[in-house]
Amino acid sequence: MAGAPIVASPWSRSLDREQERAIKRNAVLRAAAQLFNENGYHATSLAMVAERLQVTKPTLYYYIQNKEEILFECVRLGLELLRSAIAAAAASGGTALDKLEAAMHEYVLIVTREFGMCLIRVGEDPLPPQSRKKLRRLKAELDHEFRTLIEQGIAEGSLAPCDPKLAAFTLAGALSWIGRWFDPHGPMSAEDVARHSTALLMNGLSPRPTAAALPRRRKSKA
Amino acid sequence: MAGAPIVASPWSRSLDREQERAIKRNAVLRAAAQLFNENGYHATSLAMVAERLQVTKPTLYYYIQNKEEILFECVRLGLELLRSAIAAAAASGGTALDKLEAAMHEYVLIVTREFGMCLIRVGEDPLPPQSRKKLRRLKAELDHEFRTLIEQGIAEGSLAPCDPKLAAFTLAGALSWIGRWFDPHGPMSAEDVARHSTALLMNGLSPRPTAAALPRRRKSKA
DNA sequence: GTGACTAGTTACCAGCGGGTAACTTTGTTT
DNA sequence: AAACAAAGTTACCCGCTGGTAACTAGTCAC
Repeated sequence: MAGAPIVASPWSRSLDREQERAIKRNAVLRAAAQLFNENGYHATSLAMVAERLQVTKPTLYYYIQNKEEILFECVRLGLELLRSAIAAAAASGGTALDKLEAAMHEYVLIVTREFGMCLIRVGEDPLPPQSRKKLRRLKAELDHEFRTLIEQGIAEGSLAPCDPKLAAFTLAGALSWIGRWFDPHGPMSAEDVARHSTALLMNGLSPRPTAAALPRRRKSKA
Repeated sequence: MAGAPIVASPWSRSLDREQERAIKRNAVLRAAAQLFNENGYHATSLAMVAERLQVTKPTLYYYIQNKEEILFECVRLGLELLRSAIAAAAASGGTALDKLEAAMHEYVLIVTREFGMCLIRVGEDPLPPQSRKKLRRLKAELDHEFRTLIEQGIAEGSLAPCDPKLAAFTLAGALSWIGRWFDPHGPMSAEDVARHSTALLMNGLSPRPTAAALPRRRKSKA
């Protein structure tokens, strides 16, 4: 919460102390996220989280305020990961189509990891309205970046014209759903899934008449 | 549970009695599904379900065994609706692509209604392993029908070649996710969403070089 | 060493939600 | 009208879980 102390205060806490505390707090969040993903939010008790960390329940309260804060942080982290990944993709080179493809790829990698998965599988639903609002704001930002990318692509001609809003929803939906069934211990790697899914969404189901023959990535306008 | 009585037994119950009972039971399931969709399974108490129906909690137990049975039935009904819709689409005429498009359209209409939505938003996760197994079987059947449709399309040439398994997952995922954000009271109708989404998934994001000029639905092989 | 703070423990409480027992009311059949 | 079953109600119990109070062992600065 409080920023780094500007002057050495008489209560200056050693840096590694705070660091270690942050690490442990993160471990609490990760363990909780995993259990939420396995059992759902309400079916996961704090005792279970504590057990997985080999500590007792009240210990958790040393690092977090209450159960809701845990979920809030997990979802927030998931959203933050997605947002920065998309922003990074948007800042990279190439056509909007290339950027979008990169963003989608990263999207899959994130929703197959604990925090991203928690965002997908649990979401902000169990939280009180106030917290939900904050998270919805983040979601809206994310959606906006995604949509902007699509709009650019259409304007640029590297993407087929479509309703950007619905396209963003559908696309994000297809990728998000992966977080529902993906099993890290399963046969397919997240990379594999990412490659196949993005390719399918890019090309669609119906066959492309001359897809193999045409050179891709040629700007038709611009 | 017991089938209709074959001969009139001394305890023969009037037909409309049983019918009315079935209707009320269904009302319980519908009300519960709606609340599950709004609040989640664990956050929904049976008292809330009872309140929405203007009865008291123990009354519910007259129609159902326990809370788990409610969810089980909701999910089962959702799956059943999907399965029959896909089967119907598969039995209709046209190319496999046409059938698939019809199936996808119906899919959206179902996951935007209460039981389908419950299947998507809640799922079988909160249920005990035994119940989950039964539902997973249903899910597997559904996936199989979907996948078969895709395989046929590829063989037929009306669909672009791709990994049928992953394609079925990605496709179903994109459509399922609609059930997560769709609001029946929102601006878009389920029909609208269905049309746009299926179109996008069919055609993909990247522009089709001569999409407008080429006649669609021409078998390239077969 | 000694005081002060950190990190963690044991023991406990309160409220809620699923589920049940036993009673009352409604309505149908003979 | 009598008898009986169906449909629903009130009142209750119990286990679980989030959360807290109060205590203890380690650790750091001086």
